[in-house]
Amino acid sequence: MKLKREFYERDTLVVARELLGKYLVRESADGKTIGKIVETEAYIGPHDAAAHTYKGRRTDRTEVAFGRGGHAYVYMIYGMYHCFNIVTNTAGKPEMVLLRALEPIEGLELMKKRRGTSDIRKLCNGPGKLCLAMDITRLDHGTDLCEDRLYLCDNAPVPEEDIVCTPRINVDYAGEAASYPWRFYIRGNRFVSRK
DNA sequence: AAAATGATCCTT
DNA sequence: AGGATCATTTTC
Repeated sequence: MKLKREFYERDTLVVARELLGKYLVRESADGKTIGKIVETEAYIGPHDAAAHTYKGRRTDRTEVAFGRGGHAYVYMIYGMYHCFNIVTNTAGKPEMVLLRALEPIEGLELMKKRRGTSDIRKLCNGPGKLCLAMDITRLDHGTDLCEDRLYLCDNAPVPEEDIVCTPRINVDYAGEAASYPWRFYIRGNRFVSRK
């Protein structure tokens, strides 16, 4: 069952937790790939020094974050990789959730081909890696996840006691915000990017 | 096991 | 100018 707009247009920390265990589905010309979300990070708008939209900064890039929830926010990092975020909360609240790792579920051969490795653990255990495996590029920036090429499917919620909560990765530049416990992952899952 | 390095280009 | 990364190589 495809997740609808109402799922995304809620409190970002709630969405970041509930995204764990859900399926990310990619339909592309060369085939279908599916991954289960096992690691997320919340980036919460104007008051989060780690967020692109800190202090409400509006540029061509951040504009989609100010729109309605349920859209893709994709940007390039270090000239070579992409990071995939899901815009959350309602229009005017520039908040999002970064997907950091997936557990490969379907289309493994296609993922291996795109990634150039056959080590299943390493296919999607990092934000840049999962974008390569799922063929997510900046062309997907702004895509509505309520449509058919890139979307999420419901799945049983992960029990509260199986959700681990830590500070976010690589945001040491963000001062006090660097210690906010806004990273979530599934306890014991083998596909999490790092413990 | 951890740390250093280089690839490489969009955004400001 | 510099960065929400990755793979490979180098060092303890």
